Amino acid sequence: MFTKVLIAEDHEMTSISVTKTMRDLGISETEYTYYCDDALMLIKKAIAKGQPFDLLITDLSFEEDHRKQRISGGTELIALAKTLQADLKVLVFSAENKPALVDGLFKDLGIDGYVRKARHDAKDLRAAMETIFLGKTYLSADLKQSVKEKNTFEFTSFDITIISLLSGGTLQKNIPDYLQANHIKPSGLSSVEKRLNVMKEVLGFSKNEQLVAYCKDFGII
Amino acid sequence: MFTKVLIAEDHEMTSISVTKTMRDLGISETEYTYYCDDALMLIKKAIAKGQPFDLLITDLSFEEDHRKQRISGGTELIALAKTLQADLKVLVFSAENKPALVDGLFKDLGIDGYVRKARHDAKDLRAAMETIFLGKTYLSADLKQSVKEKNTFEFTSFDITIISLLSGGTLQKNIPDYLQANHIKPSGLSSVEKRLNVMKEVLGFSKNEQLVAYCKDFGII
DNA sequence: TTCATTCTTACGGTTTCCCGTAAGGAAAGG
DNA sequence: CCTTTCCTTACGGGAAACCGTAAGAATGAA
Repeated sequence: MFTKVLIAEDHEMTSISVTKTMRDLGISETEYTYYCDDALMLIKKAIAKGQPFDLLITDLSFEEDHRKQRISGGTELIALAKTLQADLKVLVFSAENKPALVDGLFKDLGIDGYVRKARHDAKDLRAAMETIFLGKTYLSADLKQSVKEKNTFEFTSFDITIISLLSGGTLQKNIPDYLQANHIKPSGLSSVEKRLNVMKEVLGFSKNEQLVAYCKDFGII
Repeated sequence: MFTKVLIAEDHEMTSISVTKTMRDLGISETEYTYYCDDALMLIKKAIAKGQPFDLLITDLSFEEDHRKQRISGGTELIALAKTLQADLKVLVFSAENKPALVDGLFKDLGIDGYVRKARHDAKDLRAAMETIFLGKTYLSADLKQSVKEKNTFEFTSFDITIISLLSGGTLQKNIPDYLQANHIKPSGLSSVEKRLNVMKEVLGFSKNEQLVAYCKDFGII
């Protein structure tokens, strides 16, 4: 099993339980922190001492408080940690239930496991630790389902830009201005309209409001 | 301190920590359950045995799984529990961060405390237990703030109906048909338009897409 | 009852959105 | 070099949404 684990989790309650789980698994060196900035610092120090962490367990969303943080959340923390220590195993422990988001974590950040805070999360966490230790990746059972049955449609960054602008209040007819200002091509109004039509047709929608609701539900925007 | 406490919480991890907190507080008789139906049954049994619970600590949202439940969530559980045992103290322990909702719990259900799952929730929970035991009510510090600084618009059920229809793909001009069919008044198109305008103005929005995104973000729809 | 206030609805003009068609442009292949 | 194809863009008619106005209905008070 892993010997040196770092836990980044802002909820005191959750942190207590995770720590207990580590103890149950016989992991002696467990450090934990409530802030992303501290987590990165601990990773740095551990590397400097020649005793890097084997595993990082982190939440995704960290709440703001009086202590101003440079790192905004788990996603950014993982990216930065990987630049310092490419072989660091990462296990995300979060309540997020958005397949698209979790997919992105595996694909873009190369995380090793995702356990959702849910009914059987303690068992899940233990199983994840064991699976990851064997060099495999782990995904909570409940999330596997939804990833499988997820929609085939792939949103391009262009799509996401359009929908973000709409949900931000930009008039459809003004979107070309924004696209040109940011050197995004294509930038014609017809191209925007066409892309919106494609998305709506694939997903069986008729209105932009539906698209926005859908993207919010699946964490696309 | 309380002697007999019931915990209703579906997340294994959280349940572990809450149980530990109870032990730290020296509460010997702690029962816990993962389902609302079970919780109500335990309350019933305890009353029947002449040894009712002093305190119920419950989450609000319980996830569905293979076990079908009659009681849908914490709110309903509390209401039913109070009919069985009016003097039962209730402490809600949830991640919900909506002042309006929490307000309603205190006012309509007469709960005694609300602790939000957040950074210092373990400390909060302990403080809440002590405060409630003294016969006072408890509200997490962080929520007190947001209650004060709340600029949250109060969505009526009419508002929510409209936005739900829009995000479901209904054409704005067809909404009156739905309203009439369901005997919702007012039902005129102008009333729908007016209401949408009010919402958008209050929140500083200009487009329906923004409203949908906002309502999704805050769990209103 | 009568009057006043408020809420609801109906109507028209303007803007935006929707959708089909066709023209312009770039890349690939012959 | 030209042609084909695909992508992008421009344009225009019609539908929907937006917005102000005014008429009509409901509520409450004198």
